[in-house]
Amino acid sequence: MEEFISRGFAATRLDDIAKRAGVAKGTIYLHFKDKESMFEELVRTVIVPVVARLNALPPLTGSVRDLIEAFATNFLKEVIGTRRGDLVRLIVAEGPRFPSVADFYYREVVSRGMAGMRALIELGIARGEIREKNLARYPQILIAPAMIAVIWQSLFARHAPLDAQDMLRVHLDLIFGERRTT
Amino acid sequence: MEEFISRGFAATRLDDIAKRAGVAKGTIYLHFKDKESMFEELVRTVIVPVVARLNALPPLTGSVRDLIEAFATNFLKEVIGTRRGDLVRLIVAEGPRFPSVADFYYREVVSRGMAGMRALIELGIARGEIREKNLARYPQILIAPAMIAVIWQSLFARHAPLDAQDMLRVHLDLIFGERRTT
Amino acid sequence: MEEFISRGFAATRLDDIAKRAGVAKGTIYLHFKDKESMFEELVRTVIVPVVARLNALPPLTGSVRDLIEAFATNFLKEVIGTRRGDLVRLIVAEGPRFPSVADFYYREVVSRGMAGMRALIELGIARGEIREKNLARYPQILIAPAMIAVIWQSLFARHAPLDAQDMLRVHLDLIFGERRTT
Amino acid sequence: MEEFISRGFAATRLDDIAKRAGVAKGTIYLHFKDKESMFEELVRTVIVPVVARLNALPPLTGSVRDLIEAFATNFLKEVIGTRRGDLVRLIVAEGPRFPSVADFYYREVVSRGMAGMRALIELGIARGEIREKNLARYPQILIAPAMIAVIWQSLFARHAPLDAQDMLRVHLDLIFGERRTT
DNA sequence: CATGAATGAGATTTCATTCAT
DNA sequence: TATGAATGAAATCTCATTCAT
Repeated sequence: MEEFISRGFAATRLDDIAKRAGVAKGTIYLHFKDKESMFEELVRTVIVPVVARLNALPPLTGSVRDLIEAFATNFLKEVIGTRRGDLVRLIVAEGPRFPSVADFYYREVVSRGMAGMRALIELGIARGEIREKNLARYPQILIAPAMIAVIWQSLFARHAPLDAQDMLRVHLDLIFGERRTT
Repeated sequence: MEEFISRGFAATRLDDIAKRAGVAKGTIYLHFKDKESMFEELVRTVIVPVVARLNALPPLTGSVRDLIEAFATNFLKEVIGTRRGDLVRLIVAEGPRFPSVADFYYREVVSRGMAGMRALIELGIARGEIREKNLARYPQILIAPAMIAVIWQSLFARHAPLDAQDMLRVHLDLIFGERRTT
Repeated sequence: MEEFISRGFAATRLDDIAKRAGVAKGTIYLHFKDKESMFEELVRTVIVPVVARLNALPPLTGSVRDLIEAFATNFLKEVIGTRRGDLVRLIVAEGPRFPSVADFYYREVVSRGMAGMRALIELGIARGEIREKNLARYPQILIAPAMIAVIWQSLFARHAPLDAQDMLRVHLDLIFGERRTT
Repeated sequence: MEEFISRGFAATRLDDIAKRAGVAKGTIYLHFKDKESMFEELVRTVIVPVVARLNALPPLTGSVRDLIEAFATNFLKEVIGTRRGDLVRLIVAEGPRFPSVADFYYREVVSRGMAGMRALIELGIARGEIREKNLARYPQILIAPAMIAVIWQSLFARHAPLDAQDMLRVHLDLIFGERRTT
């Protein structure tokens, strides 16, 4: 997976994969039909724990903002600027040529994540924490800056470092209204 | 460029490029040193008019919101779901392996676009149209949903079509406050 | 090697080498980095047994002239007009473009051969067989006609056949003085 | 010609020839049928003045040894270690693949040079300067060290510089007997 | 006569895939 | 199950040659 992430599908050589896996090239074909299905299966395998993580949502205690902030903090630590973040970029890059990968990712991660976010947003609206009622129709708006942060880190970090944590906080201020304390 | 956009750098064959360009394979090498520099130069060439467009900003008449809305409408028509949108995805995909492309894109498009957005945001804050003062520090937040829309269209549109126009309007409502009339 | 010898480095095609070796073109690259290093390694490989032969010098019995004559006879049979002779021509031809090949040939064959010849010449001088004392400084003079014979055979033999054996005998007469019997 | 000399026939590009000649590539084809005949004609052109030089022999005054020594001195200055020397190497290198070149060189230079040398040797024998009567049968022996010097300079000079002048003097001593005064 | 853009055959090299061991 | 040598199709790139201007 590391190889696919850092080179993309087409530029990755089975030679390198085999070397890194510590097996002979021929051995790969005992486990995978060909390069394409290896790629698809690997992406799936890597995505599964992400899904598991999403399902193990923390209990709804405290304000919606606190919940989302906790989520963002976790995202910052575990995704942005990490291998996992590059996986997102990989899917963006190869998606159009591997529809089954994009489909899988949509079904398992995107749609679930969006449903969860929508539920949170609706709760926030119901509790009066969020004023903009239409937001529930577009959870993408809530997630967008986080995704941009992921992409930014791998493309532009060298030229213009981005304080993702601060940016996400401002974004939440925009949605929930500015905090008194902090 | 069409070939690179639809297949990515590594999977694009010079054969196909030559065929589509209506020249012989050897002819390519009269214009470009090799495949890599052809890719870099092509991306540059395609980006230049975008830059020109950014520089030809419309005059500042009317409210900031109107201006940004006009901008968004234009973006919707000319980028999202078009070849130009796929170019963005191409840069996201190949950027890490072509730092010079990412650099160029950052320098010519991203940094300028961000500077322009920042100026607009500051104007909006000064005029009292925008309440969240910290937004000026992160113009990315303003742009993020538009970028997400671009990516969404090429990856998930089939499964979950996205009304990008409506989403951007909600996003602006979030920033500027909801409009009385719409 | 046959291919390189008969066509020279640049004009030799890997296709032909593969065909003659009875392997596929790709197989070559399992053994050699590229065409250049294949050439260099092959030349080296072919030269090694020559070196071995030089090291296995016959014992010093009889006159120095007899020794050198035996050597010349062997050279006539095994080098002049044979593939081995063409190897010498190949090195002359490609040497300037493959310094490592010329270096190797100098180190392994030329310098050793010269040292051996010098020792023989000094012995000949000490024993009074050779009158020209300065010859020990230039063993090249002793070897020159043999080299010329090698080159002559591959360039001019068709137009003017050369009795190399007779020529070498005359050359030795020049150095050792004419023989009574013959 | 410079290009052919320094790279050999196959490795020389018409691009480079055109550039050095200060003309466009296409122009070459107004003067030569193709690369092969250009090579052949060029070699011929370069050889012609050499032939002219050989024909303009100096008058036979003084001893044969003096004559040959004068010739050797000239050869040292004008051939060994110069572009002209590399031409010899070029012919050695490409001769087998360009029989017409080898033929021409044999007919115009080698056979004439040999005839001239033979005449000199016979004169030397007649005058009692040269003892070895059979030498007249093999003028190659007289020339061999000079040719070796040419080849040596381009292949091994870096590792083992050769005092060609001194070597040729020793060679003449061998043939004419050592000189009283030097 | 000269140009130089264009050609396309052919060269080297890579690499996913196979298969005897 | 694992190997790794071998394959050969295909990719990139070169360069002698042509031809409209």
